[in-house]
Amino acid sequence: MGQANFSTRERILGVAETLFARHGFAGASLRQVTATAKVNLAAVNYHFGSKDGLIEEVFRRRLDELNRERLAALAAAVAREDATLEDVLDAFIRPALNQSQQAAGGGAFVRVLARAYAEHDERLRKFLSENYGHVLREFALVFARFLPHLDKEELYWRLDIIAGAVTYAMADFGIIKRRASTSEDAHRKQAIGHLVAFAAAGLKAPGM
Amino acid sequence: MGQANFSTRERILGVAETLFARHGFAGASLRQVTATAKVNLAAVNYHFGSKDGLIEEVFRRRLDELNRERLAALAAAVAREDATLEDVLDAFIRPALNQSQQAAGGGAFVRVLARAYAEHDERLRKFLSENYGHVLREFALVFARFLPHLDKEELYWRLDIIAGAVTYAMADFGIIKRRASTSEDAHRKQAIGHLVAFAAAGLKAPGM
DNA sequence: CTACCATTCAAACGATCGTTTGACGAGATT
DNA sequence: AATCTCGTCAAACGATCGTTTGAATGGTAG
Repeated sequence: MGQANFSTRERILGVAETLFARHGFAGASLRQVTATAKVNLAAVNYHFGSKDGLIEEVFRRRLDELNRERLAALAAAVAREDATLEDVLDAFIRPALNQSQQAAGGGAFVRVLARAYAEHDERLRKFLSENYGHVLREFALVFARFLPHLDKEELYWRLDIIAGAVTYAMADFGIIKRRASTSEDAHRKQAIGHLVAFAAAGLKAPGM
Repeated sequence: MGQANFSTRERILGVAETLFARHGFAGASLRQVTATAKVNLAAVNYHFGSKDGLIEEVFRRRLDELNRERLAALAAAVAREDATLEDVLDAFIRPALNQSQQAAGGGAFVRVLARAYAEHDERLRKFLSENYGHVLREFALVFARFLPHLDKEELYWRLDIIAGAVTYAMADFGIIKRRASTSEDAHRKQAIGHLVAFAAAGLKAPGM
């Protein structure tokens, strides 16, 4: 997995992210993780206390990064006086899809995220809502300015729909397969474009 | 889990669906399943051959049902001469959300579905595309009649986005929590309405 | 040089995993 | 009545799990 030059701690985190995504939290054993990372088995408990501690750290690292990028992109969009609804949507969508395809982590985290949702583990769910809710709320405030025809409830419904579509796209669940003639980068940009256009049309629809 | 009157086989399937959804395929042990179902541990291997056999059967049962309901609703919509785009979307979305909240299974299957996606297990993925792809293709044919302004690729991108939002909604991942004053039934109908309206607006948007 | 601290290591712990086995009994078949 | 089949059962199998232990290692400070 090509992490030979990093510290023990970082090698474990990188490999764990990949293997948790591929086999699940319960399905990926610490022996698999440590063997792949070429570190001693006991290193996980030494550096992270327990397997749960490792899971939480894998998680926090990527989510914090995504939150930072989204909020920065939002701030940049708002700062421009001619910002459009599409620009704000782009600030929400682009960092997510970028992170899902970047080399380090290789889209593993988003599958870990999807799995964490699926696990329905209350601890992880609470962690997510605490560390992600405020981002969604900031975006909602900005969206509300562009969409005065929607009341708060209607707006949140629609943002929820968008978050669903983006999460799904991040995890690469979709049926649309990239053609050999299209680079990963071009494919991602296509996905971003379609998502932004689709979401903008959905948001602009009249209230019910 | 109140399955006392069913056969051993059915009790195992019902309990397994719930526990797989709650703890994952690897996280839920056969000992948990058989103890909850009040059957002998060896019954799983007797009736399903292996744990993988049980997983596949849990899966096939619900997916077949969903496919049947969606295609029936599509046929009913197409049969009516005044059918709208929204009617077709409804045929795609309503069966999914209905199944996700019905008493038997209790929405467990959709989390099992989400997990199967996340597992990224090639066997399960192939199974899914083989047993679900034709449904999506049939819907695409009908959508294409309503949306002559979209070429095939653009249409599939948008259907993929819709499928993502619906899957997300099925799994009840969303941030929107049902209010105590709203019944589950009313909440589901609201979700269907919002999804249909949002998706219709997204589909009707001009091509890129 | 000595003492110290952080880190890594091989080895083992008990617990739990999926699966297999062979016995047992109730009904159906000959 | 004797035989066979199907489903269930308690018990055990070897494998693998997360975690713990105590010794070895190597760089740093006194």
